[in-house]
Amino acid sequence: MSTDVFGALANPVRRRLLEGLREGPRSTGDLAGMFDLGRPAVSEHLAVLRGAGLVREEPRGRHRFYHLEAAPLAEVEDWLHPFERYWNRRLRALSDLLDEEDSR
Amino acid sequence: MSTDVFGALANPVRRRLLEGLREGPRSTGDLAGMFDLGRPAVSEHLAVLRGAGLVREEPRGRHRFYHLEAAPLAEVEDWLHPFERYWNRRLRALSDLLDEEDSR
DNA sequence: CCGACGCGTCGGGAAAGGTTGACGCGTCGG
DNA sequence: CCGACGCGTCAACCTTTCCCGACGCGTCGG
Repeated sequence: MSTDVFGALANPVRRRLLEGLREGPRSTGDLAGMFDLGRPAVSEHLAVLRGAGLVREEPRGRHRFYHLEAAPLAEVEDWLHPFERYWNRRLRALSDLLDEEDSR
Repeated sequence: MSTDVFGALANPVRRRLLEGLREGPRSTGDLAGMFDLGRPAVSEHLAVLRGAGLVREEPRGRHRFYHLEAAPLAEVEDWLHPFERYWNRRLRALSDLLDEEDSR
């Protein structure tokens, strides 16, 4: 298991897979229909997402449904947060406020 | 220019480089001192960051200073935002903070 | 019970990424 | 003017990633 969330998000196919799963659970073949990709390729991308904890699988009959598991994305959010003040004036005020809160 | 921000962030060395640049501009050799890496490796990581627009270079004498350019990180933030409602943690913290502010 | 279906996984080949040593270029100090 | 310094870049190598065809396994329908 790699648990490398940033690495999992580096691939555009995997990002689109997560976007598709936002609307609800889907089967592998259903997801594969979204791309010009073979089913094995999609299956392996899903394995990477599973390794990063971004997806949970639910076998049902001969299908296998994948569910979005967004919690690990918090790691990305946490990493991103200290940078927010450098590109968004509006968020900068909030960022400063949070700093003020933390140091109280 | 690759402009692939997600790909640029996939490497832990590049993430640490950005973290280091948050504190101010630094020279290549200075940044290389932060890692067990040769200077060429760091130089090429910086080239990737430059390709993604995450870094701006300022030649000064025989040094070359790199500045953080956080604007492209907004793309990551924008992609991440629709997922926030699925893990809620930070959203809840912000909500709590706003409530506290209102009642002051 | 048997063939079709939906899967994951494995082996291999192509492509991309990471690191290194060697080189060349501009810059500074003596 | 010359040697040392700080850089970027290149060729080469190794590793990783990405994709496919082929296979095997469990499941469903007739």
